[in-house]
Amino acid sequence: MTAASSQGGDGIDARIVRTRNDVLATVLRVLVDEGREAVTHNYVATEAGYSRATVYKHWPTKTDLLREAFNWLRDMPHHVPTGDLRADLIAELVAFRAAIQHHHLDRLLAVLAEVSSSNEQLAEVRDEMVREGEAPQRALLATVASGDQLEAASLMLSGFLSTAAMMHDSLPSDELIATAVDLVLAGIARGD
Amino acid sequence: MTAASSQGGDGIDARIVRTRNDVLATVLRVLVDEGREAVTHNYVATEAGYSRATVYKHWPTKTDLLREAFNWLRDMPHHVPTGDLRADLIAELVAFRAAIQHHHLDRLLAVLAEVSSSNEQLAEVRDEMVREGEAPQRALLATVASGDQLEAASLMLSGFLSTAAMMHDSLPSDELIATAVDLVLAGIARGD
DNA sequence: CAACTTAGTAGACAATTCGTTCACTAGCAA
DNA sequence: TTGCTAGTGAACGAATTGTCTACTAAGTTG
Repeated sequence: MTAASSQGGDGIDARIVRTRNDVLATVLRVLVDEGREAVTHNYVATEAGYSRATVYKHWPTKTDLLREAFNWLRDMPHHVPTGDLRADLIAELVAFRAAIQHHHLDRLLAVLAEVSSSNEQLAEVRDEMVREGEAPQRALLATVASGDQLEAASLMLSGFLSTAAMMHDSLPSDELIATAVDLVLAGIARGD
Repeated sequence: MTAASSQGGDGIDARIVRTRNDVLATVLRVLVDEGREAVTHNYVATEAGYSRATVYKHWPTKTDLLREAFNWLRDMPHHVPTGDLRADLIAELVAFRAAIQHHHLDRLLAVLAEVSSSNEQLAEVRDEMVREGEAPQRALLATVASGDQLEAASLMLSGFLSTAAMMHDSLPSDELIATAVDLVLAGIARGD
């Protein structure tokens, strides 16, 4: 997860930054590799190379640990806009697919989906992540659709990839992604 | 969950049937109401009104407990076929929405998605449930599409509802469902 | 560089949970 | 009624959880 320890000098103790980055990155890694079960203060601490007490001090509850880990993840690079609608939508989905592939975003989303039904704070984090993730695609679709049509198209396109990844363990090919985009665009064009 | 204790008489001890139904139904209820965290032998046993030892005897590991609970869920009523493609697809999605609404199927699927990335046995259960759930819809779409188009259309329609429920906590209206179906059908019709 | 401040450590601790085992009770099948 | 076996409740050591302590080491500031 290439946690870059910042060069300090802001008056903020550099150790805090390092510890936060190390531990939160470890939380995400453990989530992805071993599932939510494995995310305990105990295990995360030893995996990250810190003592239990340190982790408890920073994040008293498991919810704190998960919430901050996901928020920490949100501060990550985003991607490209262009001019051509079809190409842009495809690029969006390809970027999403890349995030799934490289950061196992599908597993993280599955965890968020699961915990957010019984945890208000994590539901908020999920909402923000989902909103951010769908925004660019939605903006693109908004140039040709509105109302229920926009809503349906947006849900279908984002659902397309996440369902493939979370439920089928499959990553759609470039061709399949293009086909999905074409289906939706053709449908919009035809339905007025 | 309306667990009907079968009337025995097969030579099989009726207590086993009762216990299985009571406990597995409780597992699903706890999953839905309090999340996967809460599903421990301990808690499930007391909730179901049995002793810890009994639950441990029937299901030695937590995986056993979850696997059988989900399989037990699969033995449940299914729904209607008709003649008109558009109406049938809509009916399929409405039935799926009903399952989400009444059995909180979205939460159960979220749990399955989460655990199946680090548990082979539960991944199999998920695969079977997903396959069964998508089969009728897929069969309908297969009458007008094939190859990548069928694949994309199927993923988009099933992703549509599950994403709405799992990621947005929203249940699409009849109109929105109809719009989604129309988008896909129009797209297929136009794209050859 | 030196002094001050504070993050992180090791370890101990009671309280809880986990998984297993046991002799015992009670409900089912025949 | 008589076997048989599912379910009970209690006990247990082992492991985990959450908290707190005095101590060490690393950063920041002057």
